[in-house]
This record gives sequence, C-alpha cells and structure tokens, in this order.
Amino acid sequence: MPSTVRTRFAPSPTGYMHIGGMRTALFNWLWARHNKGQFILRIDDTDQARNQEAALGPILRAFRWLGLDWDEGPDVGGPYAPYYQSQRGELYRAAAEKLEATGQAYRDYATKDEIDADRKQAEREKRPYINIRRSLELTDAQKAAFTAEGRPWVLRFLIPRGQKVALDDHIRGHVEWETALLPDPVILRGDGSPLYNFATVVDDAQLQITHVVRAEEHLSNTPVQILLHQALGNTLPEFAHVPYVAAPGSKEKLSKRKIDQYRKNPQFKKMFEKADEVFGQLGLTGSAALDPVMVEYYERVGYLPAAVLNALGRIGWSLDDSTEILSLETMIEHFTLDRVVQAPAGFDPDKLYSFQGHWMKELPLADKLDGCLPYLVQAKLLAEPVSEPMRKFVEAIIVGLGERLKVFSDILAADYFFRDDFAVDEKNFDKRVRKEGVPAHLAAFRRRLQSVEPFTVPAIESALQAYCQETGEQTGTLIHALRLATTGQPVGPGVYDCLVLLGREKSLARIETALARCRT
RNA sequence: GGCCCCAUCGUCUAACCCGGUUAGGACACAGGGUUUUCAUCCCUGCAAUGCGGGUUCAAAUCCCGCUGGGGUCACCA
Repeated sequence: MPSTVRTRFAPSPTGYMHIGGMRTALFNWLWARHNKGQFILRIDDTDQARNQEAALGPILRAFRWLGLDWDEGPDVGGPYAPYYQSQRGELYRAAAEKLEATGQAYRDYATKDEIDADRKQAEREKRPYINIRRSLELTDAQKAAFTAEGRPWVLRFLIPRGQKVALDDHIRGHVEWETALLPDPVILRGDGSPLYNFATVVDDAQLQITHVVRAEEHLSNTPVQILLHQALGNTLPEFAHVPYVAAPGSKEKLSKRKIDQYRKNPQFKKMFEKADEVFGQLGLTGSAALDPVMVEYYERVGYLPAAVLNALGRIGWSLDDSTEILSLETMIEHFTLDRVVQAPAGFDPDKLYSFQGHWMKELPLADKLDGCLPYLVQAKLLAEPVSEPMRKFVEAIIVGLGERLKVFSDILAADYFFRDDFAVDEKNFDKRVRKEGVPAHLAAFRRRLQSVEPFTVPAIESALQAYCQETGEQTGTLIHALRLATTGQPVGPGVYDCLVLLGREKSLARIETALARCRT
C-alpha cells in the first residue's frame, strides 16, 4: 500500500465538462497536491453508448485550460495503465470470477419482465423493493440446462443480508446502512461488460486510490461499494462526499438537463445574454451549444482560469473567516477535507464575476493583450497576422479601457476603434448630441481640434477646458457629446483617450458625421 | 413512498468539534464621496442562527422531535 495520497476523478465522456464536476475534480486535485500525492484521471466509459473519443476532448481541454494536471491518465499513461475502463475488461472479468467462485456473486436468469413485475408488486404492497433471488433456488441440473440452451443471464453480487455497513466519511461523518434494504446489484451485464458500481471498486483498488472524493449523490452507492471491496479482500479507501453544486439561488443540483429553465434564472440570465452577444459577434451560432453549466462557456467568454478556480474553490470550502481571494497555490497550501461544508451550495455567477474583476486587474498587460487579440481576429475586426503597430494600438485601447475590461470578450464592445460603421446608441445620442445648442458647440470645438498640437490627452483636455471657460459651457456637455459623436456609445475609455486613439483625422470626420446626422 | 444527507444575512461562508463574540467577512443591493461620463476606488447602510422541547448559570454551538429542502432508489455514470 503506498503511503502517498492518491485521488482520482473519473468522468464519463459526455462531450462537455460540467462546472459542478469541475469543482469535485478541483477538490480531488487539491487534496492530492496538498499532500504531495498523485491525482489520477480515469475515464469511466463502461457504458458503450457513451464511449466516443470526441466526447472526451472537451473534458481534457477543461482540465488543461484550468491548469489542473494529472499524474496518471489519458495521454500521460502511468503504472496502472490503461486508464480507460473500456480497456480494462480483463480486470473486471477476473474480479467477477473471483466473486462467483467464492459464492459471493451469482448468475441471475430473471428476465426484465419478471423484475418489473416484482418491483410493481413491492410498490403495491408499499414495501421496499428487494430483488427476489429465484436463481439461487435453481438446482444444478436446471442451471446446466439453462447454460446448455444459452439462456441469458447477468451476474449479481450477493449482498450479505442482515448486517450493517458503516462508513466514516471525511465530510459526512458516521453513516450506516442496513444491508437488508440493499438489492443485489448487477455487476456484469448480459454481454459481460461491467457496471459502474463494480468497475469503480475494482479500479479504485487496482489504482491504489487512498481517498475517494466525489459528489454526495454517490453516497447511496457507497454501502454496495464497501461490501464489494470487502468481498474482494481490498483495503478500503477513505471516502469524502462533497456536497453537490446547486443552481444559482436554489438547493437543486445543477443539471445540464434543466438548461432551458436556467435561461429564466435571474442570475444565469445575464450569462446567457452575454453568450448570445459575444458569440453572435464572433459569428458562432449563439449560446445554443455553449451554456454556463459547461466549463467551456467560461473559457469562450474570456474568463480567467484563476477566477473560475477561485470561485469553484469557494463553493463549499473556505480557508478561514475572511479570505476570499485564493490563488491555486494558496488553495493547495490550505486545502483540507475537514473544512468542506456539508450543505449543498449554489453556484453564484455574480461572485465569479467579482473574482474575475480581481484577477483581471492582476493580469499583466501583455497577457491581457494575448487574451483579447483572438476575439478581435475572430470577429474579423483585425486581420491576421496582427502587425506590431496594430498590437500596440490594441494594447493602448486595453490601457484606456482599464477595469472596464472584465472578461476578454469585452474588447468587442470597443469595436468602434476598428470600424467606421459602428453602432450608435440612439437614445443617448438624442440626449447628449441632438440637443439645443450642442451641435453648435460641437462644431466650434471641432474647429479647435483641427489645430490642437500635439494631438495628445493633455493638449486636448486643456483645449476643451479653455473652450468651456470662454463660452461658459459645462465641460460635461462637450465630453458627452464628443463621446457619442466619435464612438456612438455612452460609456467607454476617457473621451480624450478615445480621441487620441482614433487620431485627429478620424475624430474630426466622425464629429462631422454626427453633425450631419443631427441635421436630418 | 423507502433509504440517506442537509438546515447561519438574498447568495457564498466564519464561529459549531472543545457552549459565554455587539453572530464576523465577501458578493449582491441601497445611499454618500472621488473620477465633470461609465467602470474602478473609498465610506456608510441593509440583512441571518427554520420551529418546538430539553440539558445548562449560559445554546447558533450539545440531545430529541417537528417542519422544510435535497440526493438516491437501472443490465447510466
């Protein structure tokens, strides 16, 4: 038995990485790293229908994006390879034979119809359903006859009835079950393939997993797994059942199946709207394929791994009574299972957004540039390859945007720096430009702009101050009017920054266009 | 319905294990200030121990019950 801590995350290839599952994976990873142990990725693809190579891609991509590396698993291999359940058939077969040979598992010839009838009968009588062990009554002659005629069967684990299974969970504490209430689980299908509850036990033992850290919906699977481990003579791993991640503002498990109703969830709503907006500009099909339950959503909208990790780490876990900002390093240093809370926790998009603000602020300018550029290219606002002067230009915009740039895709809101056919916010244009006296001031100040030297922020600012001083007009009037005229938007970088970024020529032209617009 | 889990501000949580805090922090929200916009930043405010019994000088904290919420009951994982 290795002395080192070994944890695992065992996703089944579903084609996307669930944000809640990611939190569970993070806790596994953190516990392994905290103890300088190993984190293993194992692919639970025993269900043939789900076994597709393409369905695994997004999951590995999510781990890589967040920087959660695995010591053993797909691509990297390891001493207990292979790490795909679909390739570990021999292990399950051997374990199943062992159980059958020792009388701890039996072939069940019951048909589906029979079982359904039993179940309904139990329901009618209002008693818990426990499978009827008819096949156990079979004589050797009958069994031989069934085998001879090729009658289908499944292998069931024989639950030792009349005892208690106890678990001392790292998070839930002491939990007990009565084995009399546990039906004999099928461990091998008719075609000989293993079922989850069995495969996971065989794998956890063979992979020398020391701590099974998983979501609490697996708690009810645990007694069967413990019994299976005992029957196999395995050393029992320790268990930690973490609360599941709930939908924002609820206690219900966050589920991909409820995605349509999440669109109406007030907090999720903003995220869907953001997706529609961003993916629309990127020429993608909208948020239909990408939603906030998937990790990929956050990557594509331009969130930072540090922010997502920070938010995930604070769902159901805390360092102390006041620390909110957590880097991965800090979490590794302090993460312990006993500080994981017991109650389910709602995922909070607002809080994630706030963490994102923090980590974006910390990000070096060069990294912000690298993060923004791909959006501009994909939205066709920039052509590839991006020239050095253009990179400098975008960098200057990012500086001007300051903390208004929360997620990378926010750079798309500054599209007016890249195109002349930018959208004009009509409502604000009416309010700030198309107003008594304003066009005249705009025209007059435009003339001064023609001769401001040099065309820099301080020079333009003093020119505007001087103009207002002379005319007695409020600076705010000019500032707002200039912004709407040159960018079409009521918000953005400082106006002087905008003018400089645009350059004298474009600034003058846009003011002229705005003036013309006022006359129509 | 059976089994199991859970219960502190709107949300995430601290304090619970080892009873004694004006029940702390953060997000959100509201108000004020700075930036003559917006965002940022600063200040202030709002706001919680589900209910009922015990035990105790003292209960968010220990015990019991209730209520409520949730998970799970497959030849899915």
